[in-house]
Amino acid sequence: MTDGAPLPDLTQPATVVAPALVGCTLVRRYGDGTVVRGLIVETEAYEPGDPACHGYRRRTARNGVMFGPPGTCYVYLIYGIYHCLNIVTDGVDVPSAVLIRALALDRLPPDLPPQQATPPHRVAAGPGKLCRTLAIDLTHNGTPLGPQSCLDLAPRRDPTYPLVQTTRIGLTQGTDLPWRWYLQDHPAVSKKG
DNA sequence: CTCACGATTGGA
DNA sequence: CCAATCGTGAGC
Repeated sequence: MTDGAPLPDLTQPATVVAPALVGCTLVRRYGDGTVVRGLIVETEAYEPGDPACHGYRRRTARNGVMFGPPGTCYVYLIYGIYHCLNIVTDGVDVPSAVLIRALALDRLPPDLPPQQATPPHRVAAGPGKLCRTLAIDLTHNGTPLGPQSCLDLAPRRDPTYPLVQTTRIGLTQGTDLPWRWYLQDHPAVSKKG
């Protein structure tokens, strides 16, 4: 008796995978065996031909993972402070990834750093906050998702989700592309849209 | 080699 | 509105 619900096919373009990942669960396994699950409530897609995509110009040391196989994690440092987690999609040599922007956690992680200003249900509401909360950093760049990995995906349970599609947040280029998706009215979404 | 800047966040 | 903070990469 296996779980019938399949994961999204990660070999597709990011604009196809991004909406399909909303409602799936990101699994974070810690070294001590602790497991924290987060419902993916918000994503953005980045593809070739998209001026906001890190792989838009060429392959570099930083964005190399984006050009690798689908199902791996692309993590980068932004503003020298925060990390952002992406799931690489599409084929090898195709720079395509889905930014995980917000999670609804099933529990608070162990050794959670002081976040007194943030309500518990909002500790993973934003790409930088979710990486900080789940202790995801550059050491996870290139990590393959999977049952043996510290990062994994689990399929949707409830197939009926009110998805909203809007433009992406915080960009200076490609601001017109409607490549952001989120669960309507979900309290863990990073910002109103 | 240099230097302006960013897929963010929290505080003024 | 604005600063924090640093790796990256485009340009000289």
